[in-house]
Amino acid sequence: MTTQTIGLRESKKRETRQAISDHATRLFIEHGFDRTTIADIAAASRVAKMTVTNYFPRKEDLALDHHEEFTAGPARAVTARLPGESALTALRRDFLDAARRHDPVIGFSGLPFARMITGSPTLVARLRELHELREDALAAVLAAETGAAPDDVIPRAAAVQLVGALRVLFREVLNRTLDGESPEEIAPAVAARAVTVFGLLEPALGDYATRPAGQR
Amino acid sequence: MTTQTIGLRESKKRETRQAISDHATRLFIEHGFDRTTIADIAAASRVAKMTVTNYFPRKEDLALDHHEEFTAGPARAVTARLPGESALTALRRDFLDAARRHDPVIGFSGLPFARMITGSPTLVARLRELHELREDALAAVLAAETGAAPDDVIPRAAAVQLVGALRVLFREVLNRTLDGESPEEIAPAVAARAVTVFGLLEPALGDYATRPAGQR
DNA sequence: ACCAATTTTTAGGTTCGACATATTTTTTCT
DNA sequence: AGAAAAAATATGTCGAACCTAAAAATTGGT
Repeated sequence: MTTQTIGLRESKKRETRQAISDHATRLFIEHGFDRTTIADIAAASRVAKMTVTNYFPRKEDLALDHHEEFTAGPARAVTARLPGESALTALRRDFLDAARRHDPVIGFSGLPFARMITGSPTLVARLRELHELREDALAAVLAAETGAAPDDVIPRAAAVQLVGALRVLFREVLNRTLDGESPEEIAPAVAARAVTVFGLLEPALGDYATRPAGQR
Repeated sequence: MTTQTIGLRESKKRETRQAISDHATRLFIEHGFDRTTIADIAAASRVAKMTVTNYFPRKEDLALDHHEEFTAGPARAVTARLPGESALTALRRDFLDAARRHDPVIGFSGLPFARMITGSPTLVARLRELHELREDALAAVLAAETGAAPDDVIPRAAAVQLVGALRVLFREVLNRTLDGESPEEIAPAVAARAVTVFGLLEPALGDYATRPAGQR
């Protein structure tokens, strides 16, 4: 059991954090993000306002938690690409897998959650920021993997295009979710679009950052 | 004289607006965006706080005014493309012209202004939003010009890639400005990068949305 | 099992942007 | 000149973000 190894304090912290996050998500979905105040969340969680703020410095963090996975995902997919596989191929494969899984990380979040996000300018802005952080992380990995010069613009341009593709597809999943489509309908449709959109980048980036066949 | 045709009321409004904007820009550059309050700006402009808010609904608008030109620029450049010219070619030409002009619209804003923007998370976020509005406008124009089906993902994907290129180049200009480079140094360097970055998109979008030679 | 040190949580307050409403001042048009 | 329209003002509310000091809980050492 993890509780034994991590200690009572740590385990209580996790419970408190989770409880706050759960109450927040419930209230956001019930009443909307902007109409729910930190004080409401604190009251529902039976803690002080400052405790909420301590765990989640910004209100947006309460709705879009687990952003590490989101922002670092594409960079990790590229780092873990197979021998002989390019960055583009790895990201496409990663995306198509996620589509099959109906993974929230590519936009499968359910209708209420999708409504909550798109209904709040604050959350839309935060989502934009997260996409940019993805770009930064991917650009850094691409620069490292290709041994690009520090002032080379190509890794950044490639990252912008690749994350751009993911962003277009994310938007597609979100819009279809808002239109009431089920994950089972959305997944194959968005997979087809992924092939189209990544196909568009193929001539430019088809063999960019390809891992040598025998490496590692 | 314009004052005669537009009337005293309109002319006073413009003066008031300009005065507020000028005081705001001065204070932002002097003390930083986040450390300057609306009350400071109102006091310096000798108007009520609400007057500032009436002219500039959000504080960011005081620093990033004239955003219409920025957001609609690429869409207009494509609409005005020459016969036989593709969207990509028109945007590249437009950018290279702007580089020669040291146009603020591609990032030439001067060191103090560049510092003001990058030093404020609020302004950086607003800039992200403006880039997205650019994308939306360009995607709409591309869809219209190519007669794409309503659910076609290509116009959006193309817009993301093209505006992505502009965004990379904007960032480049801003970073070099922050490094103390002069516009005369930056312009040729960023022009070369523009050729590189747009060249990357050439194989995919080289003839996308090309205006028929004899049209209009 | 207790004590001291550390960490978490709490209480209370301040600042500021955003927003609402009613009132006063200024401009326009007849 | 006077009525109508519009702009600017005064005032107040709300909520997020931030700060500080104090209280409560947990830890590790004895």
